[in-house]
Amino acid sequence: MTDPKLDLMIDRPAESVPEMVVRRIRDAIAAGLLPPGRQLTERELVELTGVSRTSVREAMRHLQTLGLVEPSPSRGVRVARLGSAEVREIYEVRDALEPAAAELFVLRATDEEVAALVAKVQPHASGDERLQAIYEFDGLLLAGARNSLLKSMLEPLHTRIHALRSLSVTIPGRLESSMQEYLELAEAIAARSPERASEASHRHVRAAAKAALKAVENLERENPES
Amino acid sequence: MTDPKLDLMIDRPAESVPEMVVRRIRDAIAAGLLPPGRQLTERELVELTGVSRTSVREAMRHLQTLGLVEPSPSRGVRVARLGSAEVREIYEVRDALEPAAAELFVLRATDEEVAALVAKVQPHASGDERLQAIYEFDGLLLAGARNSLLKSMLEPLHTRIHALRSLSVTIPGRLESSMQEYLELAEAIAARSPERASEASHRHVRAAAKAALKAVENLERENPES
DNA sequence: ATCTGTACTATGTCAGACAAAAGCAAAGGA
DNA sequence: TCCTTTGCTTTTGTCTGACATAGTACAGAT
Repeated sequence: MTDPKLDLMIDRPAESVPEMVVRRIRDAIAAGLLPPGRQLTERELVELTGVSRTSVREAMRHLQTLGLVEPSPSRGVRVARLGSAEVREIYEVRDALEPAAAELFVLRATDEEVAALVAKVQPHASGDERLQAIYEFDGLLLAGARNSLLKSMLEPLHTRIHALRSLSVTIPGRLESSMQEYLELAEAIAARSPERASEASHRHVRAAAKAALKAVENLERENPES
Repeated sequence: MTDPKLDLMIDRPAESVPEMVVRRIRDAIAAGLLPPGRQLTERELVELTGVSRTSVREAMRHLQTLGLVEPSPSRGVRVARLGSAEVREIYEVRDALEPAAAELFVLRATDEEVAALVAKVQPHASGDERLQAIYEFDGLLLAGARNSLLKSMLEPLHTRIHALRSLSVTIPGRLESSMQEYLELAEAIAARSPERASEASHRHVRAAAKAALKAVENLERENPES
């Protein structure tokens, strides 16, 4: 028995250096600071991050497997561009995984987790708050599904389409119907119906795919791929 | 115009050194030469492969993201053990992705690809031939689904459960029912019915999951986790 | 038999070096 | 003037060596 008042625990750096680099670059990409197509040479990254080339290279490899950067022939890597082909593939996979996650959530989440999830779809003031609530909704869903593999596959997908998500909601009426879809999903989950939850999730992803595809096609029309 | 008789093309190594290491280690694990739980120190790998520690480390990181090896605290990495929890997670994901792949195959594959797929489920002589045919079936399915992301997510899963697959078919009657399931899937695909194909694939994965889970639980009973 | 200290081993990270490949720019010829 | 060719520079891929840190194992002491 240890003294409950005694807390001498040392919190050691939970992340390795390359992991920190991955996180920082990922966030920078998500925030739009590193736009799609941006070239990243190892030299530049070493200077930007202050870590050695070894660590930079390891981080780049990881970001590559996440699909956030892509090799640029003999120019290092560049921030991945999302073309309509990639968006199609991503949404096809998401359309397979996310309904499954919703179903597993219904089967396994505690009542508290269900309540927390439902709370996220209550009406919010600003658009930013709603987007934030949606991200938290997704996080709760993935946690309650009790499948770390599923989580590790879906999260990178969400990251990749992050930019597109904020873009899709600019399509008139998309944000409203999206919130409606989330509401229906939450209702199905609250009712503890795996089938209805799966169906609702499926409908939502399909609608989101349509909006995202339209958004990216608009982008491609304005800005033909180089 | 170059002289058509003149062929001086140099076929350069298509794979980088770390990629070769990944492939070799992966195959060794799949073949059972590196059994689950086997410790792998960097030093040993450097000696076994003849490449530098840098490349070995990069390969290990990649194998880690594939789930084939897992970090072993301050002992480097070890070949991943498949516990019932991991098997459950893997099959839940597979159950989400593979029916989707079957559906996409129906929608997109050429008639030739369908014919090639159907040919794989014709009766075969030995059990080994049947297993081989099944792997080729999966490869064709993934190719015809026209989704490289889906492919890159399902293939590592197949690799991870490879050992279990060969183990599951030792369960009496499993091989026969498995072949029956593949036959039904092939029929649904030949009929170009996305729904039936998805359903058939779903049934197959569920049955395989059950068999795999039973197999791994037998293993765990005989050989309690250390 | 248990505890303690020390040496060893393994990883994480860094710095530097070199070859190979690709792009770029300048020089030279039509 | 324009095209080709040549050489330089940049960048990646890989290797080597080095050091700090952390965990392990063994031997010696109590």
